[in-house]
Amino acid sequence: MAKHHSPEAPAPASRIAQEIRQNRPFRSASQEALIALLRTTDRLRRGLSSVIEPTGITLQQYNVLRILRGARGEGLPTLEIAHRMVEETPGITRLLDRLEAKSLVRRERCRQDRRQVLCWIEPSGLDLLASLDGPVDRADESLLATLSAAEQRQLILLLDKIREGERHDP
Amino acid sequence: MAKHHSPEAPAPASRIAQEIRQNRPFRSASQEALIALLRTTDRLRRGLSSVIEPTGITLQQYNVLRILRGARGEGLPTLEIAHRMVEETPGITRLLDRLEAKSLVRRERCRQDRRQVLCWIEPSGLDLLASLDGPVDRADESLLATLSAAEQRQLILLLDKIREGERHDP
DNA sequence: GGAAAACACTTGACACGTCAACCAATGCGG
DNA sequence: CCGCATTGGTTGACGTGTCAAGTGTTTTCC
Repeated sequence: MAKHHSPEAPAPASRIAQEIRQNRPFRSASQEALIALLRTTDRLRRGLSSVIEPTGITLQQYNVLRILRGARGEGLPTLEIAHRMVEETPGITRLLDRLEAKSLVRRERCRQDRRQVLCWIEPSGLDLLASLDGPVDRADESLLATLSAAEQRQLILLLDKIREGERHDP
Repeated sequence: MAKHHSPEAPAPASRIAQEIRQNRPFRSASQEALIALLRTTDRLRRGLSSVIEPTGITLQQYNVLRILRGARGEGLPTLEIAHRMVEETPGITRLLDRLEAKSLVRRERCRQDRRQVLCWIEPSGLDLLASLDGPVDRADESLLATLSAAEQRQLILLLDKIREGERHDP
């Protein structure tokens, strides 16, 4: 026996399918999960950016500053920063150029190995980060507020598992 | 009684913390989940792009073509396409410009409402999509292959729940 | 110790994203 | 039926992302 209305809609149509007004079902659960990840993360990224960018830096620049603050006064080579970025960034040099232009970061060629350029965060960079700590924490929590603590842990584990699949074949 | 080695590492340090070589623990589970989402999705996005971009279109352009194919010959107004995109795109006009320049898409001003511009996918666009269907399906599955079907469903539900939190406050 | 490979960036060219301002067509209230 | 708000889209300016090729250093291995 049929469901209540609409003889046209056999499958209940997943939430994400409705959101992007897709008439046909997904070809696979993998595809639906991938699209849900892309869409959800895009939204979250914009949510975070809307907190960070009004201060005059981008999300990526913020990430660099956080990495340098984490180094606690130790200078980090350019590519080491690139390696630690949450999102990959081939444009790391120019990202640092812009941060240096704003005097949020200082760079110096390394004496021991003159190929490397070491980077430090400047006091004004630390100030900027300090002013963002509260707002960013609040944004993090509010963006994921619909998930319980247990669900957040579950999500983290699932994501870890996805990333496990990507080593081995370069 | 202490764990096996390293008197230095009190917390086990989450997987993502190791990946970005972060010495300090995350300030909250929300933050860790958010960073895991950003990092994981960035990797998946690049994985997908590496399948699509060699054909000469970007992931966003591919998304537009998929939307137009889904319309099955019906012309869609520009902003309707923007609305259906997986990732938000203010640059929809120029995206369509580039697709039109490659003759993958055709546009025409609507007669009933001359403000609107209707878009259709061209045969060469359909061919391009057809040639990508297999590779994209395979990429989808391989990128999420480490998750079981049940885990994929679980992930989709968690992501749906996150997006639920974002209506109401425009 | 000297050529060649590996490394750590840097640069140029170009596509793309983003925001605000703009324009034209339509709808709507008086 | 006339002004004014709304809708639908376009444009300019600018920052950023991305790839490939290039530069200067260090290491490696005869």
